[in-house]
Amino acid sequence: MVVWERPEPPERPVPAPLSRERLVRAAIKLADADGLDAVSLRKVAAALGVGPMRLYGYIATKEELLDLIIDTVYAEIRPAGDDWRQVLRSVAEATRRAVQQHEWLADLIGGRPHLGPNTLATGEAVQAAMTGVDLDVVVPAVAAVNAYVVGAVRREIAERRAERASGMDIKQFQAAHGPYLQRTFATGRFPALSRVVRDGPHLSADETFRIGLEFLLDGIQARISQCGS
Amino acid sequence: MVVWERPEPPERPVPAPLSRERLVRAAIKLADADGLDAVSLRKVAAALGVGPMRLYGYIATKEELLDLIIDTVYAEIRPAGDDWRQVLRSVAEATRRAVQQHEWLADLIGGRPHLGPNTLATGEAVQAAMTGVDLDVVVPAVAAVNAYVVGAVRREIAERRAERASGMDIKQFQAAHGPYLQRTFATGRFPALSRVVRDGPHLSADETFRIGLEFLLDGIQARISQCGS
DNA sequence: GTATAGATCGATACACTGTATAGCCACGAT
DNA sequence: ATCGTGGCTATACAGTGTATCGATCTATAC
Repeated sequence: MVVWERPEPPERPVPAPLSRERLVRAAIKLADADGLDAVSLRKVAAALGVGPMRLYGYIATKEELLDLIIDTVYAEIRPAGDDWRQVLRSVAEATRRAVQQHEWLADLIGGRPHLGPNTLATGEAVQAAMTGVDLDVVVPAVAAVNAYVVGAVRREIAERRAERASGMDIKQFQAAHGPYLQRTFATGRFPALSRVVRDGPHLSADETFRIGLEFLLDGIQARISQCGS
Repeated sequence: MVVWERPEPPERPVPAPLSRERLVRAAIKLADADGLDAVSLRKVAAALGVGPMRLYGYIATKEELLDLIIDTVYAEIRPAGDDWRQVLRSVAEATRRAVQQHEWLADLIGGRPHLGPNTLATGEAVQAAMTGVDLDVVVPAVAAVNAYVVGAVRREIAERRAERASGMDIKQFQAAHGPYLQRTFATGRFPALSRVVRDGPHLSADETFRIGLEFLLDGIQARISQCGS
C-alpha cells in the first residue's frame, strides 16, 4: 500500500547549522522579549527549530547558558576616557545602559563570578586605563564602583518593573502599591519617612544614579590625591 | 472484612495551629540550611506537616512568601550611632551581617521593591537619625549606600560560593576555576589584569567591603560639608 | 435534634521545568 | 556485508507553582 500524499514533516523554522553563538543569541532574544523566566531550554530549542536535548551538545547545563549570555552582553561594555575618573564613570554608565537594554541582566549581574572572555576583556581595559594610580587604591576602587553599579541597576530595574506592573500611568511611588502604603503612612508610624516622601527631592533614575556615582568617585579621588599623586 | 492492623497515618511533625509566622520561619530555616532552591511550597508544607495547598490560606503566591522572609530578616537590621556617618555605616554593616547569616538573601536583595513593615521601619530609623542633614543630600546618600551594599554583598556571597564549590581548601582566586584561568592568563591577552593579580593587594572580604564603604562615605561627607553644615 | 449553608481543607490534575537514559539511525572500518 | 560507534532525539522522571473540585467539618436556622 502506497501513500501517495505523505504528509510533509513539520517544517522546522531554520535547519541552519547550529552553533553556540546562535544558541546564545536565541536565548538573549527570548530574554529581551519576555524576561528571564521565558528562557527555558525547551523554548530556546523551539526557537531554533530543534529538540531540547540537542542543546546539550553545546552547553553542559542551563547555568552555563546563563553565563554565556551574560558574557555576551559584556561585549557592549567598554571603558572610555583618559583619566581614571572618566574610565570608571564610563564603564559604570555603559553597564547601566546594557542593563537598561537587557533588563534580565539585573537579575543575574553580580550573582555569580563573571569570568567569561568579554567580561575579562572589560576588566583588562579598565585596568589598562588605570595605570599611574596606586594598585592599592585601584583594586578596591574598581570593586567599589562595580558593587555600586550592581546595586543601583538592580534597584532601578526593580522600580521600573513595579511601576510597569502597577498600570503604566501611575508614576507616583506612593501610589505604586495602591492603598497599602497610603494606609501604612497614615498610621503615623513612619514620620521621618513620610517627611522624606513629602518634602524630599524627587530625583529621576538618571540623577540618582549619577549623584551616587559621583559620591563614590569623589571619595576615591580624595584617597588618590591624599596618597600622593 | 476488617483490617485489624490498620497502618498508622503518617505522623505529622506538629499539628500545632498554623500561622503566617510559622510558615515564614519554616521557609527561612529551609533556605538557611539548603539555599533558596530548597524553598519550594511543597517542602515548606512538608516541614510543617501539611499539604501544599494549605499554604495558600496564608499567602497568595510564592513571591509573597519570598517578600515575607526578606522583610523578616530586615527586622535584624537597625541603624545605630549618633552622627549620620555612624548611622549609614552601621546599617550597611548590619545588612552585610544579615546576608552572611542568610546567604540566600544575596539572591533576593535589591531584586524587588522591599516595602514590608520591618524594611520600612529600618528606613524610618535611618531617616530619623539623619535629621540635621539636608534632605537633598540625605536621599541620594541613603540610596547610594543601599546600592553599594547590595552589590557588595552579592559579589561577596558569589565569591564565597565559588570558593566553596571549588573544593573547600583552595583559597586562591586564580585556582578557583581550575586550569581555565591559568590558560587564559597564559595567553597574554590580559596583561594588566595579570599584573593586578600578581602585584595587587589581596584584600579580605572585610577590608574590601569597608574600604569601598569609606570611599562612599567620604564622598558624601565632602558634599555635606561643602553644602554648608 | 435535624437540616442546611458555608467555610475549610486536601487530593488530584495541569502545564511546565531541567536533565538522565536509552533507543534509533546513519556512517565508517574491517 | 557486518559490526561497532557516535551523534541525535523521543521518552521518562522527579520536581515546580498553582487551579479546581470534592469531601469534611462547623455553625446556624428551624
